[in-house]
Order: sequence, then structure tokens, then C-alpha cells
Amino acid sequence: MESPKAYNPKDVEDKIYKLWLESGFFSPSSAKATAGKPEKKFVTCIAPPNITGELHMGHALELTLQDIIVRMKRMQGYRTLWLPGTDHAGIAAQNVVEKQLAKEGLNRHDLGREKFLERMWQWKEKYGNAILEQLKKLGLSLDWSRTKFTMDPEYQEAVKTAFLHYHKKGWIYQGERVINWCVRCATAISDLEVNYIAEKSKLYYIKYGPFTLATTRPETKLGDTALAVHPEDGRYKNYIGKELEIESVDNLIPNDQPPQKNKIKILVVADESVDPKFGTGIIKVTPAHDITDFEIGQRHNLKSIKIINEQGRMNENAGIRYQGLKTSQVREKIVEDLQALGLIEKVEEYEHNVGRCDRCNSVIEPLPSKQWFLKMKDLAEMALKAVREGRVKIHPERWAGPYETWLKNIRDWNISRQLWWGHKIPIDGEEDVLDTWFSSALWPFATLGWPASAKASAGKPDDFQEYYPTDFITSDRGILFLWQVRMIFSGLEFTGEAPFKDVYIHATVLTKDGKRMSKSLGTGINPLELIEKYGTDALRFGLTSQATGLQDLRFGEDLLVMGKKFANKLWNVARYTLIKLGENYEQQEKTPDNEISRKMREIAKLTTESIESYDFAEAANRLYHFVWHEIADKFIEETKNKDDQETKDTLAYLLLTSLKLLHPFMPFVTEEIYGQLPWLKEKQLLLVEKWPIDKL
RNA sequence: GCGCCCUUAGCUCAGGGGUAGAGCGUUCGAUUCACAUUCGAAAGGCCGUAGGUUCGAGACCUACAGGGCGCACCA
Repeated sequence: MESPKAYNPKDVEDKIYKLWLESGFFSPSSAKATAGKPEKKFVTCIAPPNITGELHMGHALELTLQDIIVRMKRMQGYRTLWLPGTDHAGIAAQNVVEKQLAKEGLNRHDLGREKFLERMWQWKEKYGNAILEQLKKLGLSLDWSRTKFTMDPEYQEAVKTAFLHYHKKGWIYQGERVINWCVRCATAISDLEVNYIAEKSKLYYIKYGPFTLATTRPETKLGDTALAVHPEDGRYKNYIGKELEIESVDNLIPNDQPPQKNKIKILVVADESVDPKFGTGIIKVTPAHDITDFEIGQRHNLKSIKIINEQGRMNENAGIRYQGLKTSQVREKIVEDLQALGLIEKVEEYEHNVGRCDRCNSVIEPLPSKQWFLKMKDLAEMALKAVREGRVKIHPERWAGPYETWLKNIRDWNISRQLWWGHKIPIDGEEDVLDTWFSSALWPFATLGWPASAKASAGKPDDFQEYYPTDFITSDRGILFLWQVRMIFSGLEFTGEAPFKDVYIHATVLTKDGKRMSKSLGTGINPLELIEKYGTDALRFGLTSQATGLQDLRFGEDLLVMGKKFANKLWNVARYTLIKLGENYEQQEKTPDNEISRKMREIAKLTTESIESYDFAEAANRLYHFVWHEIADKFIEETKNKDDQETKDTLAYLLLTSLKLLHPFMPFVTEEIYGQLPWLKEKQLLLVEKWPIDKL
């Protein structure tokens, strides 16, 4: 057979992927795939990409690692299932479509809920499908016959069932509590969706009767209902429990008139949460606009006065002097007034953390709002136990620490969002939708037919019974708490079993200078452009060879140059072998017993071990070195003036074994070469060839 | 504030007690041979700093510095 001197991925990739699809081997239930292997199963759980846009490098790495495991397991004779899908991505997707509308000069209220949701579904059709197509470009061996979306009708049933289950148990409650409110997105968001970013601002020392106290948010003064000190703080002991009359600014004087003083009464309480070392050791308590203050308020039965509304402006409780102003404006105004009245002692420069919305970067406004909450106490306990008892293993192990810490500090989960795109809260008259992670948390079993299948008693086993729980999941550290933790406790609560046995936290792909890759920062790199330039195998191999799980990966194209050269080297090792062996070579049953073949077997063993312990980079680099420097540089050179049978047998053995071992990493070039070998006796697809090492 | 990770060649990273490694890049040279996406060679490192353990430390311990991350605070 004539093959080009250089490997050209473009001639190969689409053709090969089509071949795999037609074979049916991606599905564990195809007749061919199940033949003779009813027992061994391996199921891996995908992190469904958001429908918001396109694939990024993080996806490329994560999905490649997952595909490596799946392909090895399939070759080891396991019935493998890897189910693809997409996530509706509530707030993120809604924001994207709203931005699109804004370009047309519209907002979602102009369209109304129904029309807006139509737009969302149109978006989902177009971009959801586009993403799935991109996954195929990465060569992933996903079972496309089982593709799911987090808002499929059956999935909606699962979400409803889960919500009602919690509700019936009394774990879901509606409460007026201080939550993180994003003024721009006009919705509540969870603690995890707030990013705290250090910013320079000012610390104002305000006179409160006999005290002076420090605050960064003087405007919340209008909602103060107490002062608080630490119970052990000697300086203020005599004041605890007393109500003081203090001078303040009169908020009923219209703002076109000079400020005037008035007198207000305020209680002093003692609370452990006060740090005596901060400022003057005494703080103002604004239960309506600070989460900590809200909790102090609850402990001491304090009144809560809401002075900031959902638009981020002062409401009627702030008094006519300030009503209607934005919080940033009122801050200046009130400081001005207090200064005029001599109620400000000093102002210091101060750097502190400001909460910003994870999705739009607006400043978060904590405010009291009626929201739905899920009690986390028991669920957190379950999730903790599952990891402590080893039913779920986290790799690398050091992530188990943060997992513990996070669960121990957890607050109840605010699961309602004031959005239109998402799962409606399944209680009559409720207009809100659920946090997108509430549905994501059910992914491992909702995609397999839970809860319908869990109830089905008779008949043949269905997907849920057959493939749950799964074996493996991998993700970036960024969603360990947002998602993995929530899948674990949801799985335990609804199915009695953890949804997966192993969680592997892979490296985060950064830019060359160590910055986070982000589309909005313009630092993102589109993997598809790199595939165009270097080929999928080069991308996969390059990324994998540097993904160690310990250190983040600073991405540079030099990795792909290496991958591309290596694919070509393998291609030419094959060309040499084909020419050397000729048309009439016959495959031998026995593997040759010589030094290089023994080394090859050792490499096979080590590769298997490395992949099974998630040392992907180690496996990739070892294979690279062996194929290039042992097989090509040394052994092949030595065979150039030999023509004996053992040499041929050895070449054939080395090539086939290398193809098998490299197939999980570089599926396209290996499959293409395999297809060109004329001497194989029972040729099928490399995809389902027997892995060189059976059991360790 | 508490904790975790990282610091090794120009760049990106391996190496986890016993003569400093890879890929990319650079320089020089080769080439009708499976591959110029190749081959050969070279240059390039007091392995973040300072102490300690050891016959021996890039590796183990302790501090410190710089970079990153998580949790808490963020009044």
C-alpha cells in the first residue's frame, strides 16, 4: 500500500471517526460490543459542557484524559459507557442570550417570558449541537445514542422528583434571609457564585454616641438596629444590653437642604463573631444588608430594616433624603452629611475584599429576600462520610482537605434564582427557577433514567440498574464544590450510593504567562484552531504529556509541535515496517522472545499502571521515549541490513503493541495505521483490539 | 488569619537521598536510506534564599521570599 511520507491528520480524522461511529462500539449495548463480555463494566461520567459557547482548552484536556481511560478499558474488554450531553447553564446561558438581545435593542421583558424562552431553546439547538460536534473533533468515544440535556423532559421529571423528595423531608424551606443579590443579573446567587476581589476603598470612623466605630459601608448606617461588641471585651462591658440615645443624621430632611442631626436609639449586644481587634472593637449591625449581621440579628432578635432594593437603590426606609440613590451615590452623600455634622472622626485608606458576581462581575448587594433553601446539615455529613470511608476517592489526595473544610463550613444552599431559563420550582404559583447546579447534581443518575427506572420492578435491567453507579469522573478544581460535592450527596440521598468511585482533579490549563484562560479576557485559545493546525492527536498528546495533576499547565504550542512530530514518527515507523515485511508477511501467534520485545512488554505493564493511577503524563512520555529512541533510533537502525524471520516478527510485534498502547492517547493515527497492516489475521478496529496486558 | 501547591536550561515541565533530564527554541553540521515533522553534535543550570539532618541533599526537615489556589474574614 502506498501511503504518504508524512502523516496528514486531515486525510484521516473525519474518515476514522465515521468508521468508529458506524461500528457501534462507542455504545456498550451494541450487539458487537456486548458479545462475550457481560460481566466487566466501566462507566465514566462526563462533565456536560455548558451550552454557552465553544470548547476551551480545559475541555480539551479533561475530555482527552477521560477518553484515554475509556479507550483503555474498552480494549481491556470492559463494556464501557461514556454518556455525552450538555448543561442548560441557567444564569450563564441566560446572560449570553440577553446580551444578544441587547444588540437588537431589546431586553427579556420586551419579549415576555414565553418568547424569551423560545429564544433560549433556539440558542440551545444551535450552540448545544455545535458543542457536541466539537466533541467529535476531539475524537472522543462517547455513546451518542444516549446524549442528554439537563432540560430534557425526563430530566425535568428527575429534578421535580428530587425537589419534592427534599421538600417532603422538610429539608427545603422558604425563608426571608440575607442572600447574595446581583443587581445586574437581578437574581439571588449562591455563596459559591460570589468572587471576593481585593479592592482599595476607605474605612470611615463614625461617631456613635460615646463610641467611634469603623465601617466601609457608611450608607448601611440607615439600616442599623444595634451595635455589637465581643462579650469579653472589657472596654464595653458596661454597655452590653443597654439602649443608647445617639446623634445621627436626620434622613427625613429633603436633600436640597443642609443636613441636620437627629437622635436615635440603639441597643448594644455582645456577640462572639465580633473581632475586638478590628477598628475600635465595636461594630454596627445592619441585619438586612450583611450576612454576618443577619446572623447576629437572629441570635439577638434584632429588627431588620431593608434600605436597599433589588435595583441597588435606597428605598423608602432610607428616608426621603436618600431614597432613590444608588448605593455608590448615597455613600458619598452620607459621608458628606456626616462630615458636615461633625460625626466623622477620620477616614483611612483601606484594602478589603469586595464580593462580585461570578458571571457578570457586578458588586454583590447582600439583601433580605424570600428564597428557597436546602438544608445542608445531613447532606454534608453524608458527603463527608463517603470520602472518609473511601467510598469516593479523590485524586490527588490533597484535594480531600479542601473538600472537608468546605463541607464543614457549609451554609444552607440557596436554590432559587430569579431567572427565566431553568427548571421551574415545582410548587404552584412559584415563578422562580432552580439553581442550575441543583439539576447538575443529579446528572450521573438522571441521565440513566432515574427516577422512572428506579421504580420499574420487572423486565430486563435498564440503564440505571445496569450502569449506575459510575466508576470515574474528572474535572477542574474549580467545580469540585459547585458540582462534585453536590453530585455526591445527591447520589447518596436518592440512590443510596455515591455516583462515582474516583474523582480525579486534573491540571488547570493556563496561558503561557500563567494567567487564567478566559474568553472575556481575550486569553482563551480555541482547541479547534489548534486541531486545524496540528491535528487532534497532536493536541491530545501534547496536553497529556504535561498534565501531571500537581502543577497547572502553562499552555504553549511547543507541546503540539512535539505531538505532531511524534505522530509523524509513528507513521514512519509503520511505513518502514510495512516495506520491510512486504505483502506476504504472516502474523505469528507467539510473541518474539528477545530483549526489545521483553522491554516492550515491560512498557505495556508500566503504561497500564500509570493510566490506572492517573499518571497520564508519565505514561505518554514513556511511550514517546520508547517508540522514538528505542524502537526507531536503535532497533530499526539495526534491522536495516537484516532480513531474517525473527527481525520481521519483532518489528510486527513492536508496531502492533505500540499502536495499541498509544491508541488511547492518539486514537486517529494509530487506527489509521492499524487499518493499513495487511498481515493481521482477525482484523477489526484498533478501538476494540485486545489491550497488551490483561490484568496486573 | 489558617491551609495547600509551585519555584530545576532562554520557554514549558519531568526527576522525591548516590556522576543534573525531556520537549520546544538557539548554534553548527549531515542527508538520494521509513521520516527535513529527519539524523548527528554543541551551547545553555551554585535545582528561589538561608540554615539544618546525612558519609552524601535538587530530593528530607525548619524558616524566609516570590508566584498561584482554597477556606475564613471581608464590619
